[in-house]
Amino acid sequence: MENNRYKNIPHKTIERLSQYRRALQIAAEKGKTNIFSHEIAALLHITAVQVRRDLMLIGYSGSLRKGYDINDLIHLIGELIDSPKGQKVAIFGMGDLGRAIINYFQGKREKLQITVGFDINPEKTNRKIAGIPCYHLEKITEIISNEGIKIGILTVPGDQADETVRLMVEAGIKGILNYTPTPVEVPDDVYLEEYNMISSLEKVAFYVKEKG
Amino acid sequence: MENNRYKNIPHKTIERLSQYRRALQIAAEKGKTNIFSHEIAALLHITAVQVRRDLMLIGYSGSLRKGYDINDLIHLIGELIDSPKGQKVAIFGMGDLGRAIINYFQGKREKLQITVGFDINPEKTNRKIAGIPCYHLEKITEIISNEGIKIGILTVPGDQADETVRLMVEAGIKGILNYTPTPVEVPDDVYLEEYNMISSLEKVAFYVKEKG
DNA sequence: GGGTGTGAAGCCGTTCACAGCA
DNA sequence: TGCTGTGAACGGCTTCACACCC
Repeated sequence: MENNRYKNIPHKTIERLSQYRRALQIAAEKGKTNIFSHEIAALLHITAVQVRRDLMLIGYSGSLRKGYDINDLIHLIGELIDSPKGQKVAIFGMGDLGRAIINYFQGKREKLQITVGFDINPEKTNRKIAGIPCYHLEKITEIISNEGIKIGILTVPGDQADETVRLMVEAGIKGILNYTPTPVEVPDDVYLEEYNMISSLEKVAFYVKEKG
Repeated sequence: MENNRYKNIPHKTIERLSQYRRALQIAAEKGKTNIFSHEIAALLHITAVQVRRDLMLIGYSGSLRKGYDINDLIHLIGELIDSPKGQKVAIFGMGDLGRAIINYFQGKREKLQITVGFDINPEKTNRKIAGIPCYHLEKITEIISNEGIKIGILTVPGDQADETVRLMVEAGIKGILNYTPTPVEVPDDVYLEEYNMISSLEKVAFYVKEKG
């Protein structure tokens, strides 16, 4: 359990590393092989020092003096963030948002794959939607444990959030990303991340208003 | 311009205030009229002191000693966050994600309304989608300025993000919420908020992995 | 006793400033 | 010269600790 040399990396750095990787992949697709801290920084609207700090924390040094090696860095971040064997993800609620997320993800991450969906609408169950098999929520325990799924994305309507989360936790889900407008409750051993689109939009609206 | 008594409220507090309001509305719907700081805190998974601090910053005092008056507080937050005349929002890209956001928002906020959508697919233009009129992107300048829209949500495919943002800025959009996987660039006078679903999911996956 | 309001302290992430290197 | 790596300073948000009040 203690082979983990990266134990004390701040949450925010983890988040940024994931974003660095994405930016690096975009750069790599454009044919770049090396990149400067200030280039990464510009892409993410942060400072170059910030980037260097983060890379320092994961122990990466710009190999030659033409910046960082993009492929090396993508690999190193992968080693830190990804689970070596890969992780499966289930999505709960196959509405517009659920489908949007599945499409969004399609083939983006080898080590993190959305493999099943759940819904309670019979028209959406026992078939494939957006390329992944979709089951009725009552099969949750069976499928989640058979597939060894530990991560769930919650995209059901707000009024079903609590109940669905209860079932997810019961079935053994250990990490939940809640896109529902409803705040939910989970036991201590379940990692919960909530994201609310309304708050994000309100924040944008607020700052637009402030500028006159 | 300087009637703004709340000028120096931290970004994070703004974000939380928006979330408080949502939580308060949920509580109000359940028939509650008063609420304690620790109750709000529990809903958002933060501390009670944090809540009291934030409310202190906006100058609200728990009226009687049975906590805060929910309606008063909802109103006060609204006064701070909302624009008095209301703000219109346009959505760019009417795919699954675009539609999901529109539905999500339906009737949630009186002062913040998604009023038009844009797309480049002829099958999606010149008709209503999810209840709002949808136009071809080439009409952007005309419609954005006629309607006085300053806020845009970006939900186009990643490879169209840059170009769409360019058009948005040109048309006079001053705040952008980018749901695209592509980081974009805007002038200084445009407020940009980027959200990446992949990073969020990777973060959840990381902490699930860490717990073993 | 169980809540609120708040000065003061603490902490954590960011930024400064600069040494070192090609 | 222009970049990286990093100790030290800084600043802002969060938490502590406690006075006050019903």
